[in-house]
This record gives sequence, structure tokens and C-alpha cells, in this order.
Amino acid sequence: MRDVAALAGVSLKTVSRVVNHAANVDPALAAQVRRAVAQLNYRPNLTASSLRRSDGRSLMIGLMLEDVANPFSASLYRAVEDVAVTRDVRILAGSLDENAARERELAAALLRRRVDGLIIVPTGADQGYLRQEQELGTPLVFADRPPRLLAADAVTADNHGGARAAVRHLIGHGHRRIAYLGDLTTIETAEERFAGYREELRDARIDVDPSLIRHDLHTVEAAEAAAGLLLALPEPPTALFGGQNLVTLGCVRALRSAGAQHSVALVGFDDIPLGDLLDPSVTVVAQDPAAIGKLAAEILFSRIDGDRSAPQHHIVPTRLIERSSGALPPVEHVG
Amino acid sequence: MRDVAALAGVSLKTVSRVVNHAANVDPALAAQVRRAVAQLNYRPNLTASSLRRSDGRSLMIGLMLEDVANPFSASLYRAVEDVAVTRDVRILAGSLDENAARERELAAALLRRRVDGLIIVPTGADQGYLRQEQELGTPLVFADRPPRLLAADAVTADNHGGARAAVRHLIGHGHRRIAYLGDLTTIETAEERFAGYREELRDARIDVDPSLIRHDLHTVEAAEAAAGLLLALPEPPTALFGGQNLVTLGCVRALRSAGAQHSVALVGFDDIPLGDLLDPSVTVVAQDPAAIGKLAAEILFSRIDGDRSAPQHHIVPTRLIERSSGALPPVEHVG
DNA sequence: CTGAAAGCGCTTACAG
DNA sequence: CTGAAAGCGCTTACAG
Repeated sequence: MRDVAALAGVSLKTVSRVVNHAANVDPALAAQVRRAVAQLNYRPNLTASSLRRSDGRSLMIGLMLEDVANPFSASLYRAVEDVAVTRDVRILAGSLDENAARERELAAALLRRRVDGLIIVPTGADQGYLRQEQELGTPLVFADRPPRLLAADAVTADNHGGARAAVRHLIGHGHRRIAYLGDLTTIETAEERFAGYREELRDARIDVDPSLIRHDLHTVEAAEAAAGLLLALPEPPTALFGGQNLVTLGCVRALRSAGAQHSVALVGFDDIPLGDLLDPSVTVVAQDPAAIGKLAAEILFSRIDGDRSAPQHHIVPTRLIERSSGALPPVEHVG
Repeated sequence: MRDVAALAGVSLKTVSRVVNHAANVDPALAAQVRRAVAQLNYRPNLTASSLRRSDGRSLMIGLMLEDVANPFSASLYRAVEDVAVTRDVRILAGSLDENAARERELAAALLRRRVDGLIIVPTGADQGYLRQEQELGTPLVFADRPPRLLAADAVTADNHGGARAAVRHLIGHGHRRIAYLGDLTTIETAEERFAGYREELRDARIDVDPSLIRHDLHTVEAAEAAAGLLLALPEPPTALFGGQNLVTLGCVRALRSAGAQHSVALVGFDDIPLGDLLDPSVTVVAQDPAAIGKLAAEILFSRIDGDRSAPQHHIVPTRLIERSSGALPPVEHVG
């Protein structure tokens, strides 16, 4: 910038004004500056300007996801990006892999780079480590999962209601022996889905059978093995509720291996790609990661713009997508 | 930092040394500084330090993808991230949506934020706009698609060889009327796949029938419609080659609508999720986005570390995954 | 409408 | 081992 000023024969301040499209610059001078900019191939340094600017904005926000490669995270990411680009804000993102240590490291790394705010899909059991940063004025919005031990805005799916709808659908088709296969019990959303499962059964006056419940399934393989064991039980379930997309895929595989895909019903939480092309097509309770991401980003930017109202927890509805696998009637096991 | 120095009763420089874990600091002084850091909740500002530091590194790299939400982009992203985290480098990413104007805007936005390098899946027909930046020393690595009108490192899949393998597989099962359904002809990789298709037919002394060729299919819907029309031809193809994952999905849907999924063969380029669970399971030529991303990141960092050797074009092999749809024998059309 | 001085938070290049 | 001065590239807060 100094070189540009020297070449154009004006002050630093005038160059700054031209580069920032400030009004009130003599057109002749501005043209001179622009010529110098082109000649020297000058590239403005946003990092330096943000250091000195009064608002101190870096025009970057941080996004902490479970795994950028998983479809849920990826579509949440894209929704956040779509909101951010309209404000010329860019995204610094990273994956946590359900690892609380990585969560803290990534948060520190993003904060050191002075992001204007953070959208977080938390993984650890305690986000209290962010309190000081929050008090210093960095806006924090939690997405998909609420924060723990910290008061902050959150946008989550209706895990509880969605799970109830899934189980209600199966009960409506006559099922009473409905297995639950769920993710890590340390994940709050998994617990909410499990609570929904239990409550819906309770309201239908169906006893919860502990032998039909499998927790801590975090991969397709683990779910496939667990579902296989359930199907081999002396009194197997007549329907499966898959608490998460990878778990649902594991169920699909196990049902096929057992030749039971047309006799044992299945409803999954979270849509799976191509779920409509499988045979039978897979009934799911779909979440809306794009809606969650969009709302989280909008809230974050309103906070960045100065909104100081009390933090709120927003719940985004889920949607039951009725396909074939959820409508299979119960088939009694012939012992 | 100034406040920390004041509270600890030392100079700025000493605080800087402690924060950066420099050797040669008196343990007593260091402890004093650490106490002040904790008490004031001091947070180091990487942006300010990078401005002054001699290497000028921002510890951020830019990543320009087609769409962070598409599985290919997302898994490439994750592979880049896995390399970057080991160096404490974070990623500033964005989506281009096959839009050349967005490509230039995003590049400018990332460069203004002084990323240490750029990994680019280019979309425009000309990356010459990056030449000056490249000459100024910013390392550039192209992934999935080579740069145009610019010399730079590139890592791409073996589009040509992969397409030949797909077509060869179909020819090996007796097919001679093989339709080509491909993406936008402006996409270089689509053109390479088309060239592979033609050459494999030529080597098998099969005439290319222009009525079996459909270009510029960029969505599932467009591909489904195009495949539907091909199947309704007076002399329909006995096999389809889907030049891209969304196109392959469109083919799957069209074949089902026509009830032809067991009579018309299909091989797709790029794997599709759940392709092994469909009926028939879908034969594909799989790319390896993770390998492409990893290699691109490794090359970028070696450039950042000072490697000044001539740019290279690396080709990552594809892999034919033989499932059922590619092994269906040709069924003659009964006009 | 334009510019000279000061300073954002840090590190460099010295001198002690 | 420690610190005072200068400066990275920019904007602020003035004065003219």
C-alpha cells in the first residue's frame, strides 16, 4: 500500500479510501491510485485491516462439525456457507470425530485466528471452557446438539418428537416388539431419541423389553452386528427402530443377511441416501440439516450485529417419510 | 499482551517468548507471566503475530470445491483436513457450483485473508487470473481437474483409463450398443471420460453411434430424462455408461421406471452410496477422492515449505468395482 | 477533499 | 537471559 501511495503520489490514507470505495475522493486522484494498484499488482491485506479497524471483524466465522465428510455435517456446512457468502464472510471449519479434546483444540485454534463467531456441533460433555470467550463478546451458536454447562443459543432437530413419530408409526402398523438400536449414550440427541422411544411405548401401554435395546452403536458394522444378534433372539423383534443413519444402514444389511427385509419392519432416524430405491424402500424420520444450518447462521449473524437478547433454544421439526419398510405388518416368530 | 506484561512486571518481549514457548526464559519470570496470562484471560492473536512474523504464515490454507455438500468434495475436504491438522493449519473452504465468477471471487476472498496456499477444484475455463499471485509466491495445487492456461501442480483421477475400463467391462460382457451419458462438456474430466469411451469402442472396432450419446447432464433429473428417452429409442442401447455419480443415479431411476433394470446393463463412473444394496447392485468405476485430497495437501505443504521444483501432474488410479449391473448380458430389442 | 501522526497486537533485530 | 525501539499493513482520529 505504501508503494502504491508513493507511485500514485498520494498519501496512504487516500489509497486506503480508494481501495475501500470511500466516497469523497477526487476522481482524478482515484484513477491515479487505481493505475498504481494495477501496475504494482497490489493485493489488499484483510488481516492487517481487521487488526486496526474499530469493529475488529475478521470476516471469518468458525464452524465445528462432527466430520465434514459425513452428509449431515456437509449439508449443514453448505447452509451456513450460503448465509455467510451474502455478507462476504468465509468459513473456517473442522471435524471433531466425537473427540472432546479435539473440540477444545479446534475452538482454541479458531479463536486465536479471531473468528467473528462460532457455530458448534459439540461433542464433549462440557462447553464451560467457552464461557470466558463468550463473556469477552464472541457469539456462540450451537447446532444439532445443545451446549452443556453453558448458556448459549442452540438450534436442534426435534429428536424427541421425531423418535416418537417413528415408533408411533410402527405401533400403528400393529407392532409391539420394537427394538431400539442407538448411538453412544454420551450423545445428548441419542438420549432424546431413546426417551422418545420409551415414552411412545409407555403411552401405548407397551412394556419396554430391555432385551430389545442396544446402545452405543456408532458405525454401520457395529449396528449390523447388533441387529443380527437381535434377529437371532428366541423371541426376536417384529420391527427395528434405527436411531441414526449409519445404524439404519447396519439394520438394512443385517435384515438382508437374515433374509428378513420383507418380514421385519424398519424405521430409521435421519434419511439415508437412496433410501427410496432400496427394496423395500426405507421409511425414515428425516432431519433437516440445511434448515438447522441456515437458522444457526442467521442467529449467529444477528448476534454479531449486536443482538443481546437472552439465548434461545430453537427446535426444527422432523418429517416422517413413509416408504415401505415401516408399513410391514408384524410377523409372529415361529419358535 | 501489553496488559500481561504490565501485570507480570516484564517486557512485552518476555511475554512473547513465554507465549511462544521460546527457550531461554527464566523459570521464575515465566511462571509470573503464566500467572498473569491466566488472570487476565489473555488470548494470543495469531493474526497480529502473522502480520509481523518474518515468514508471514497465516496457518490457513484455502480450499475451493465444487460444493462442500457433495460427497466427493466432502471426502476430499476431509483428507486435506487430516493432513493440515498435523501442522496446526486450518482450512478456509468454499463452494463454486460450477460458476466461474464465484471461483474468481472466492480466490480473491481467500487471498485477501492471506492463506498460505490454495487447493483448487477449478470450474472456469481459465485460471490465468491466478498467475500474478502464483508469481508472488502463493503455492497453488489443483485437484480433481487440471488448471487451464496456467502451469501448476495437479492431482486428478485417471478419468481416461477409468472410462476405458468401464466400457471394456461392458464390451467383455458382449455389449456393442453402449450409450454414453455425461456431464457438461465444459468440464475437462467429463471430456476425458468421453474420450475414453470413444477410444475403447474404437479399439474394439465398434462404431460410435451418435444417437446413443448424451452430453451436458448435470443433475439426477436431467440424466433420468435422457436415459428414459434412450430406452424408448426404436433401437435402444443394451448397456448404459453413466459418466458421473448423479448421472448414474438418474440411469438407475430411468431403468426402474422402464422396468429394464435387469435387462439393460449399467456401469457408472464414481461410486454411489448404497450402490451395493440396490437390486441389481451397481457396477462402478470408483474414484478415490480421499487419495486425491491427501496427495494434493502433501504437495501443497511441500511447496509451502519451499519446494521449487517444476509443477507435476499426478494421476490417481480408479478401480472397477464389479457388482451385478455391469454383468448383465445384452438383450436384443424385439422391435 | 486530503494528509501526517498515532496505534491495532504482535515480532524482529538489536543492544545490553 | 532480558528489554527498548522499530515496524508488519492497515485504519483511526484529527487537523487543514
